[in-house]
Amino acid sequence: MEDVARGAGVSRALVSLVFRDSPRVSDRSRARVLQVADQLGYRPNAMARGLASRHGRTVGVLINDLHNPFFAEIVDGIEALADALGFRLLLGHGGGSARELSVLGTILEFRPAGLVLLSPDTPSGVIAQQVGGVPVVVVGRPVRRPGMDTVVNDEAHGARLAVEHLAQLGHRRIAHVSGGARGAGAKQRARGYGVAMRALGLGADACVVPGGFTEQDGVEAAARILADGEPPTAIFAANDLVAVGVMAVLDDHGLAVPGDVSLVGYDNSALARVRHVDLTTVNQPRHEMGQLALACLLERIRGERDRAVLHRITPTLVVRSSTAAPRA
Amino acid sequence: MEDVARGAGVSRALVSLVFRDSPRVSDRSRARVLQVADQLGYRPNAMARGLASRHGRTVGVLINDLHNPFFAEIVDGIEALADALGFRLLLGHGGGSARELSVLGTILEFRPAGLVLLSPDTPSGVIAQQVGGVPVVVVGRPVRRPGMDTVVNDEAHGARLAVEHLAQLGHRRIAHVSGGARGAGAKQRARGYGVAMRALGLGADACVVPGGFTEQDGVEAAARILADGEPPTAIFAANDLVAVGVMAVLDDHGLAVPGDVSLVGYDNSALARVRHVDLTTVNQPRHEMGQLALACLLERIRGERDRAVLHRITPTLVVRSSTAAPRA
DNA sequence: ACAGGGTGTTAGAGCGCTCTAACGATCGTT
DNA sequence: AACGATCGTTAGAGCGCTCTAACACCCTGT
Repeated sequence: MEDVARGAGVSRALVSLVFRDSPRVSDRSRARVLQVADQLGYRPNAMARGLASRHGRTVGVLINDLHNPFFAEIVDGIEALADALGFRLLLGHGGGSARELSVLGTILEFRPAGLVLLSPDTPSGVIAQQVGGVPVVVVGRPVRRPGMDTVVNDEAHGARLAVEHLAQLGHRRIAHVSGGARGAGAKQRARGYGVAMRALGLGADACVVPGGFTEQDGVEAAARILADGEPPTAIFAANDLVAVGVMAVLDDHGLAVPGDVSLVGYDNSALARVRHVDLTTVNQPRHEMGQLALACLLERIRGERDRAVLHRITPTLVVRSSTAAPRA
Repeated sequence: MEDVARGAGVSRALVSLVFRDSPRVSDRSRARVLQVADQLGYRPNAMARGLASRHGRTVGVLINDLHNPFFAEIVDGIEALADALGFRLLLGHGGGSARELSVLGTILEFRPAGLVLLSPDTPSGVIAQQVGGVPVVVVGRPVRRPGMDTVVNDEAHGARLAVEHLAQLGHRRIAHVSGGARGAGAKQRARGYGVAMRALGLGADACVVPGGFTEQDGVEAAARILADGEPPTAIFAANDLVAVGVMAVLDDHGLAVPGDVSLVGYDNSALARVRHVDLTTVNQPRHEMGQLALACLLERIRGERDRAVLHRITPTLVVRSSTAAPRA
């Protein structure tokens, strides 16, 4: 920095002002400083900058599982807004709750202005204790805790979209393969399914098969459904992977999708878009979720808001070729 | 830190030594310092630490595409080694070459000790200029440049494995849907296919259909293959996604896999493992690639090596149910 | 010609840590 | 008992930046 200042014939402080985009610098000085900096290959040191400045322009993002492209799209949304606002992101990868906590610690050592946690495994109490006073937004898991905001998908609404779509096609016996007891949003989806079925007067036909979030869970659930006598005409699966598992078993039993059984997934993952699968599914606007999460975090960082908020994003239904009217 | 020192009745410098895991601290002092630190919720400031110390223990990782789970597994490998060696990772997400360069800049502002670039889009010349003297390892793209090491998959070997497997089953007319002209490794795979076919005396039967790396590319290539009269008895696709596209078209034409046509993919992606797909495919040991990349970077950081190296990882074949002997 | 309000620039004191060099204490050795 | 060697500890000078407060400078209006 000293060198740049000398090269441009100005003081160190002015160089600093230029790199902070201060409006109080004349165009001529700015241009000269930038030119000399470029020529000398000078690049500000984020460490020193972070140390000296009180307001960090860095936000930490903890991704639960890098393997799940679901999170990638949320990160896209966060990035889009961060880029626009001049914030830098520090990405961390959890993967197992023990590691998650240590990665959280690492991010915190960089003193971020705030934290976005994508579906964290760690209990919110532990997180709250770790982060101290740093603002936190949790995405994908409802957390009721002062000082933590939340962005979640309206799972019940998503389930209702699926059920109503199937009912509209004429299905009455619609089964649900649930995401199990622990999966994020699984319970809410199952509950939403139940509510929607009753609201349509199909409460008597409702049937929840316990499952999980893996393909194998779908396979096992489907096997159980087919073993139980007359199969339903439609199945709403807890997510796309489960739906694919169900689809495989139906195929093995000579049941066509959607000819014999209609199938709806959840997540609108890349898998659902595969030509061979082409699954009707509930789409969560992930990009929007990411943007909202960061926007929400910034409100708190700027001290514009103090009470915790819970944003519930409304999902949409993507109709593909795995659903049709039931066989007459 | 001052407070911790006071609380433990020692000097600031000793607290620093404790947090740097120095062996020159008595167990008694260490225990007391750690206890007081924990009690006060003290956490070292990575900024200040990075500023003051010359040898950063931070490594930057630039991920080309967060949506591609392929990279996630490489990151897993990097993380495993980094954790073991006490290095922290700074993850960045490219996504489009313009953004990639700016993200690279952001990471560099944190003055990492080294950089791992996963399949960067940016030309190596530009990268070299940006990073200055920071050691770099490029994964997934062969780069010949002093100061940059490379970890790549042995694409030619992978292609040979696929072809030999099919030939061993009795196939002779084996077509290849290539990954196009621009895709990473596409040309090497196509060349490897050609070499393997000739080596097996099947040079006359070799047939490369131009494609790409998307499902749609597979669909189009398959359509072209089927339009050209007698179809081959086996198809080796540039990657799994392409294979799935091919599979869909074969299915549409009433051709069974592997009954009528055997199919081999490349990457051993999650898609290949889907029950319904169950694709024979070439597996790149991604975890190992990540570990090797970091190990290689550390050699250079430590100054143990100066000349550039190129590590070529040997892939393996994962046989599933998309390949079988041709119909007699 | 001079006050008054910008505008553009600067000196200098930290930010929280690491690291060098040096120190006092304890030990085994002669 | 005196000696150097080793161990545990400490003071104090930076690391490269930001930021406050003050300062020079150039207008404009009277």
